[in-house]
Amino acid sequence: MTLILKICQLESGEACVNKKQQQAEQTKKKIADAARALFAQKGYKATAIEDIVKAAGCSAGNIYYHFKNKEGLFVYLLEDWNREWDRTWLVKEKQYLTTTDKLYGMAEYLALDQMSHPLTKAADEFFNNAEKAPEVEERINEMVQGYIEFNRRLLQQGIDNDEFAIKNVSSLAIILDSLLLGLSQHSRRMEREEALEAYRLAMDVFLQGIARRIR
Amino acid sequence: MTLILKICQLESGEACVNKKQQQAEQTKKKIADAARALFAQKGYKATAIEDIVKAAGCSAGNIYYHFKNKEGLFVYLLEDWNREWDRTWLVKEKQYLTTTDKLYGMAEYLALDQMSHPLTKAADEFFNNAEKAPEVEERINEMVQGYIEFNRRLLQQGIDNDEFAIKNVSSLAIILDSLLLGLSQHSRRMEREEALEAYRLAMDVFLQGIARRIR
DNA sequence: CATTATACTGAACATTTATTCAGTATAGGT
DNA sequence: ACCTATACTGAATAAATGTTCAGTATAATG
Repeated sequence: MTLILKICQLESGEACVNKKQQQAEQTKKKIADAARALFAQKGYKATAIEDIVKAAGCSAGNIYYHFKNKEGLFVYLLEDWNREWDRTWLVKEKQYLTTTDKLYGMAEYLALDQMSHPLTKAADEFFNNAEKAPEVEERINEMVQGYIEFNRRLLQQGIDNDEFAIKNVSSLAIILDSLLLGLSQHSRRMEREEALEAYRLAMDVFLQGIARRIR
Repeated sequence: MTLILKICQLESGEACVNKKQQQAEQTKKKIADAARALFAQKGYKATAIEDIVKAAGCSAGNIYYHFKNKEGLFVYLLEDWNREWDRTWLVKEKQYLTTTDKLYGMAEYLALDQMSHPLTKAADEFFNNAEKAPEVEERINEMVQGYIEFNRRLLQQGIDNDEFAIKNVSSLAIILDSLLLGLSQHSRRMEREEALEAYRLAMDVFLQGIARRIR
């Protein structure tokens, strides 16, 4: 119960060289990985805790030791995904000069992420499922707000750079997200190249739709 | 077992003056109405057959007499909704002269239908749910194809009228559907006026995006 | 009136599955 | 060496719920 222990607990995970905690983090990751793969393959509802137990090679109780419940486990995976996305995007963003290019880049990245990232389908299932704890509902609302805010900033950049001539940035941020959200669902019925093409074209239309007119 | 009886059975419903069949149609409708209201209120999964039984005031077995199963009941409601939409749209369409106006009209109508029509949320839940019988999956694919085909024809009209200058009509039909699909999900978090405004703006952007350029 | 097909009942069934909890093992601290 | 908190076990629980089916009522039929 020393100060050092306290600090040690505050730092999440790998920084602390404690054999027990290290092992715990590892099994938590093992559970998360197994769960992610299964949710991706079978969907949220269709994946039973029992399935995760088998795949992760641990007990059911252990899952509930590391996560509050099934919902909590899924939300953890979503947040993990968001974190990863932010991190990768922050790097990728630098290679684009104009906001227009950023948007095209985002579309391309989303198309590929959507294809490669398995959780999208389960996420849509989860988002659209009515039975959620109020706190989870709230957390999802925050996530959605986050996506829109992300778009809003990007669009505002484009306005500041005189690339777009629009007024209602907030509304357009929602429209952009709608477009991408709908596309993510349709792209599930497409091949990789087809999806990529669809995302590009969608962005063409959107950008033309908000571009500076000549007159 | 006369010819008249056979014809009578072929005509669905009210045309036939048979007390028993009439009553049967009526209870089927009562079940459908109760189910629609409950699915709308609580979602697909969260609505138990038991709930429908109570609301419709009939037995569980009766539901399975009129519908194959829970999925079948829901698909019936979806198809009913589609039929109704087509019918209403066919009338409404006539008041618009240009394809552009038709699209605005569709957006407005969709925004209001989305708001007023309760099934949308449950439909999204159902569509995104992974556990579906293969035949149901197939039926859903057909529905989606139907929506896209609807868009495709509308866009083709616009091209024929020289309102738009686009080539890849099929792809744009998907993009339009994506936009509307995503919007339907976001509009659930909006007030009526806000949703209407969003749909209008979305159509502004889309139309500007595919409009004839000056050069 | 008798027969039959249709419409309907509702209790029982079968299965699935998230969650808990009493108990065990062990690493870390003292 | 002893103690304690942490990590983990896995069988039992408990509730939900879609679906069936043997049986009943009744309108149509001949």
